[in-house]
Order: sequence, then structure tokens, then C-alpha cells
Amino acid sequence: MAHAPRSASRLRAQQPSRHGGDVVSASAGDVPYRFPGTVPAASVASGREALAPGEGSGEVVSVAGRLMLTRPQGRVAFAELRDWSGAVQLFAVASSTERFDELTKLALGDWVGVTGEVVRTKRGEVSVQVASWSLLARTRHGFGDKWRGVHDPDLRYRQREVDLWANEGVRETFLLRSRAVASLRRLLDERGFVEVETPVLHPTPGGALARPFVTHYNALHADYYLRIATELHLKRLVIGGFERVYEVGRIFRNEGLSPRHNPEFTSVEVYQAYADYEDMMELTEQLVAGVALATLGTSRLVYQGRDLDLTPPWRRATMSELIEERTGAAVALELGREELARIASQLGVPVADGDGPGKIMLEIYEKTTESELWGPVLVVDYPLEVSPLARDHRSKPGYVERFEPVVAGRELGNAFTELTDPDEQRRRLEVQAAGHAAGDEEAMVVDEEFLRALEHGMPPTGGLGIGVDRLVMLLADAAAIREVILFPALRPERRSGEEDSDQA
RNA sequence: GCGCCUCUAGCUCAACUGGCAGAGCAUCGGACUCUUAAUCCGCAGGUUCUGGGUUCAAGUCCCAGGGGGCGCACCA
Repeated sequence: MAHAPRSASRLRAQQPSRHGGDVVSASAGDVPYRFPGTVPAASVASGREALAPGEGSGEVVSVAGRLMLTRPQGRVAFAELRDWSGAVQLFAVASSTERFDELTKLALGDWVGVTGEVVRTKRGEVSVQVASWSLLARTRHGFGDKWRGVHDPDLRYRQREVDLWANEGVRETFLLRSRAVASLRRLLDERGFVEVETPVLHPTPGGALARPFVTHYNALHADYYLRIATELHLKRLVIGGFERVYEVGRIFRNEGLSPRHNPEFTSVEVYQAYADYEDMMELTEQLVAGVALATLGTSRLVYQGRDLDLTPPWRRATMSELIEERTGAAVALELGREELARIASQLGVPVADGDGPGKIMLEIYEKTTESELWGPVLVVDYPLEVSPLARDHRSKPGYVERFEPVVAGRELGNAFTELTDPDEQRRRLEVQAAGHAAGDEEAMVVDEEFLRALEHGMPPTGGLGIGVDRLVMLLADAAAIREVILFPALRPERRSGEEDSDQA
């Protein structure tokens, strides 16, 4: 098919650059190797209250960034220079700015470094009055509508480098993400947790119910799987004596894309020896509220127009209680499969033949209740049947000690009192493996390495996993996960040679 | 994977029940010594996603394909 893909030819320069052919050829290799000594653009104006309009400060600074607005005005010119701190106005005067004519011909998006005195213009804006300047890079493409930016989602995500300049707030979101992850690490480190890195390539996928990506390890002549969780290796480290351990890392699940799902995403998993899920509840609250406090200065936020108070303690309620609140139906495993199936169909929740009572109960919860929970709420006590890695509830038969923090109608994580008994774990995995053999591609398989590790003795342990992307969505008030992942998964761009007309 | 919606200039968007494909910004040329999305004058810019069909006539209607969005399913 010979048509150009949607974005292949976009944002191309449609006419020869205003730099002119001679300048292009002359300056292509002319860019300096460094432009040292710059200050952040946003810092230039701060503390200049005493500077009167039309006055110079006597202080000379250098700034560098992209020209994003230009206002040539004859023998003077103004421009907005942006860097990742913000923006500062440049002021150029033909009589005192070197290569003035060339400067006024720069295109929106060109990178420049300038040096000059900090002044306040007659109209009152603190500016750098350009004395000398260097072109640092030219752009061959525009950055969208200078007022409205770029709205096409395909273009925004495929060309994030453009989105970052074209749309206000995008850079801030990703800086926020970076600060959130840094503060998450700091909070864990402060509590004595040690960060580790475990393998991404697994011979057997495990630690979660999900379909894996498959790859091939040539030297071993074997198929390997991209990890779907960090869980099993981290538990092996607890067995090895890492009493408090965590990993922040990329997880891969071979599933559909949605505003809340990206096939590769970031999780943090935390394991604490001698602790149970109650301890993990407290840790969850502290981490989530702590990250909010560290990044936004408050644990009371507004998400998608609705108040959201992450301040601990959070409400704790059992799955049964929450289902009953929402639907009026009393749902518990003790009712038995038949009765649960009846309730499910009454509520319009489909039941598959192979589903046991635990699966049916979870289905009812997920279809009727979860998305309605604004939270934050810790949903407590899951059916054993759907929790192969969690320890039996100490007082409720058929349940395990597991909870999920739910915020804004979404699971933010998953945590349990870990199952440490190797025999029970083997039985649970064998049930999973039977399901897998029967065609359930998300069921687990038996991981002998993990079971052997458990046989060496695992202390009582609490484990917690949090979806980092979803946490950042809350902090950034992002409706879609793509807004907090720099390069979200997209179909590959199809380009045939002749379509690359913008390269010609 | 299924359903619904969508795709028009580099960007953001118009174009009535089918009737000459347009604007703002950007780009390019010009004017301008204090602008703030500067302003003013001018040039240029299109396979209306692709391919087929209906029609005197298709951006518009129909079919197929592609990209994207949303929903369902799966999951964090």
C-alpha cells in the first residue's frame, strides 16, 4: 500500500528554511561543542523586584534553550527562550546585539545559547539583553500551533519529543513522575528496605496471573519469558536473608491496551520478613501518602475533578462488605457455588463452567463494585481460589490474607501475608498448572526453582506490589496511563522507502 | 479479538439536506526601535488516510483496508 502513514510526513518543513540555503550549508558544522555557564531560564527573573522598567541590572548571564516565540520589531526584537525550567524573554537591539539580522531570522524551535545583561524592558518584563549568541541546533520541523499545541494523540505519543515542547504541562508530568519514583525509593530506604535487581528474562513465567511475552534465548536453545512480576525472585531473596527488600522495575504482560493498561509497566514490589498483611496495609498508606506529600506537598488531591484524600488511615473493608454495600447482595464463600452463581446471574455477572465459588465471588466484586470505589479503600480478604501465592486466612476458611488498595475505581496494588509453606505452595501451583494445561493461558505453572527455595525455609513475610504508573496517574491527575508513560505502546509506524519524502 | 466513533494544509480546526476545499497559526518574502499568541502587507502550501463503488456531481453516501480514540474482554 503506497499511502503515507499518518505521522510519517507530519511536522515537516514545507518550504526551504528561512535560514536560507547558504546559511544551512555554512553553519551545518558550525555548532559549538559546548555552551557552558548557563543559568535556568526561569531563574533570571526571580529576585529582580527592584529593577525598574527600562533599567539594566549590570549583571550578565548566559541562558540556553529553544526559541518558542519570536517578535521581531524592526531594529529591536523580542523572543521567548524556553528551557526545562521555564522561560525567559530575550531582548535584542540592532546596535548592541551581534549578528542581529541573523538572530531575527531564527525559526521557532531553534536552539540558541545567549549571553547578555539582565534588564527590565520599558514594558516591564525582565529579559536578557542579548550581546552575543550561538546557534546550538536548528529545527527542520515546527512544534505545532504555537497557542494550541498538538492535540492528535497519535502524534503526541509517537513523537513525544514534539509533545514535550508543544503542550504545556507534559514535561511537568514527567518531572513529577521522576520525583515520585525518587521519593518512593527514599521512603523505602528510610524504612530499612534494600533495593535489588532481579532477572527480566525468566525460564518460567510466574508471580502473577497473566500471559507473558515469549522470547528466545539462542545460546540456551530455549524459549524464555519476559517477567510478569518480580515476586518469586524477591521472595527467594527473603529466604536468602534479605529481610526488607524491594525492586522497582518494568513488568511485561501480553494483554490489551487501554487508558489504564500498557503492556509494559512499572511496579514496585516490597517484601518484609516477620510482617503480615496488616503491616503491609500500613506501609501502603504511608508510601502512597508519603509520595503525594513529597511530590505535591499534600496528601489531599483532586483527581479528575473529584476530591481524593490519601491521608492515612484508609478505610478497610472486606470484599463481602463492599459487594453488599454496592449491590445489596450478601456474598460469601460459605453460600456455596450454586448460590453464588445464582446471585451472579441476578447481578448480570457471567459465570463460566469452570469457575469455583472464589472465582465467582471475585467476578461479582470486579464487575459490580470495584470501579465504583472512589476510595482510598483497602479491600481485604480474598478467596483462596484466586490467590495462589497468599497464605490462608488465620480465621476465615476459604479465604487468604490478601488486600488490594483501590483508589479512583482502580486497583493500585496487591498485597498479602505470603504463603511460606512449600507443600501448600506446591499444591496451589499444581491446581494452577492444571488450569494452564486446560487452556487458561493466565494460570501459573509450577516453578521448581521457587519451590526448592521455599523448602529452605521462608520466614513469615508480608509482600506488597504497587502499580507505579497508576500511582503517578493519581498524582498527575492523568486520565490515561499514556499520559504518564513517556513512550507508550503503539502499533509500529509503517514506512516504505518512497514515503519518506521529508528525508529527500 | 469484538462493537461504536474518528481521519480535511506542517499544527489547530471549518466546509448546510451530496454542488467551485477554506480560516487562524507556522513556513517563505516585505514593513516596523519596547513586544507579550506583537501588528500590518504579500506569496506559497491539498492524493480531503488508501483502494474500490453509487451519482450529472463525493471531503460528505456505500464497501473493503489502514491509523487513532473510546467501550467490552483481560489485567496493575
